[in-house]
Amino acid sequence: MATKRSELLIDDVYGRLRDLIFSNSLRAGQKLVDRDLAERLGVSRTPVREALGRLAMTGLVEARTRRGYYVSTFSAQQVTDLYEFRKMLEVHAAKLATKNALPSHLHEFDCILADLEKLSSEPKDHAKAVRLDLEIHELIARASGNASLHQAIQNVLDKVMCFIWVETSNREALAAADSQHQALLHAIKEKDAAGAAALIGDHVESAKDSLVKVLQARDDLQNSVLSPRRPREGALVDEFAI
Amino acid sequence: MATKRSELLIDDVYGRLRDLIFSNSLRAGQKLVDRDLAERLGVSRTPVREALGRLAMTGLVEARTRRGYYVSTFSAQQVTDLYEFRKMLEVHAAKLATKNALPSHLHEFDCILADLEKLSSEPKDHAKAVRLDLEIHELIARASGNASLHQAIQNVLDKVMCFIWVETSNREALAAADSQHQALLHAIKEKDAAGAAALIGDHVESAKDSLVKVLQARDDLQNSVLSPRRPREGALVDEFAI
DNA sequence: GCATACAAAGTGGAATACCAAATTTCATGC
DNA sequence: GCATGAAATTTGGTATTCCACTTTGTATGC
Repeated sequence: MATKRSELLIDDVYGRLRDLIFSNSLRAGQKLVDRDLAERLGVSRTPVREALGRLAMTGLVEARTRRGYYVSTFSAQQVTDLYEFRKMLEVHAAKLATKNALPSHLHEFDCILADLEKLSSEPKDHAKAVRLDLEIHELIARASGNASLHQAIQNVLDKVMCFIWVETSNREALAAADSQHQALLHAIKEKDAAGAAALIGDHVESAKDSLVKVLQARDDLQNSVLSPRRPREGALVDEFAI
Repeated sequence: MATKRSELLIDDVYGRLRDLIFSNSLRAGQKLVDRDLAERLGVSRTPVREALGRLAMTGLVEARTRRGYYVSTFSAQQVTDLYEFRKMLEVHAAKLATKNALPSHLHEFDCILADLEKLSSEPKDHAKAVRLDLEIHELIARASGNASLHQAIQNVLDKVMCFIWVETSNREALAAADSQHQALLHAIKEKDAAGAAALIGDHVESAKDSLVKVLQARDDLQNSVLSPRRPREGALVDEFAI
């Protein structure tokens, strides 16, 4: 396999698999057979296995000893836990950011605010909106000045990405998020810790509520309808295109 | 290599390397050469490399692209960040535990309280005291009822273990921690959320303070004395026994 | 006809072999 | 004598091979 000189093959495979999970090309619960993935990605089994092992550490895939790897499925309860945890982290980060944000961070805030303006006038670019959303939360985490907190938020956002297609599926929610983000960034810039905390808390909370509602509906549907005619394991494997 | 039937070699190697780092047998900053480690551990390079990759994800070792793996060194600032983050997590967990602890958790609390009693009467068993300390924090995290929070605390404790030998080096501090732990467990049992939060917050805070003081002293010493006669890279490698 | 056992195939896990890149050392030229 | 370049060695990264476990299917016996 031709390595791309600068990037490590393992990291590349790791990223590609992660993105396939994010995009739902690799479906929740699906078995991941290293030989198949290796062939599809055009690499050998080694980097695939290492990437799977690392993805298992993040919780994105589940490793069953000597029984293979599976794309993780998240129950409504797990998602609730995740978002409550996320709320705790981000509220704390927002408070810290009002105190600790450096001038360079404030400059980044301004850039993002400008991007938000631009985006709201443009015909909606979905992918760009998602990217900007993520950047905002990442920036606040970074501006908190606490490296451990920053890292933890990144990890959480990596899981949240699995559900981003739900969160951003309807236009109104996306527009609401936009204005919430703008208010949030202004609160941090003006050192309004309490305000920023409340805003980001509500932001995450509302995201959780709408998401859990969708997931609960999905779970109910699967329990009542899909379960009886459940397809064979691995039957979905050839559906995903790389 | 003779696999032990039940455990995976990678997990075994991962655990062994982690413990070697905890015990300071693999020193901070030391280069980790997969071939050497493989030979010393009696396994091939494959599980060692995967274990190193995973350890890099946790932050216990640092991966420099195409330049090898090194045992992570933590600056006083990083440790400060880590312990402030830990404080936030554990304070939250303690509050949640007062609300959400199940009867089975409460029973575990009682068992641990009994162990604490027994330990204080026994001639001090250092290793046992450390294990019990860890169990307490792990139990509180678990009793919080939030799986994401639990996982995050486990991750943090894994890093904290790197410094446990400092925290538990003097007897008075250890005895103080014991009584703090007892008070904490009682507060949680009696559903005193505010009290539990204050106790665990102070507990982590004091641990941080004493630790950072030691690390600062270490850093000063290294900058003034050790630096000029810095040993060659890898010179320490053969000092660790497995 | 159902259950259990045995066999075979497929898949997961580890080791070895191979390849590429980076750093260090040695030699030559300025 | 110092600097620069080339070659060799070290070492990191990937692929292939080998082995063991698990699972599934078929056959036989109850």
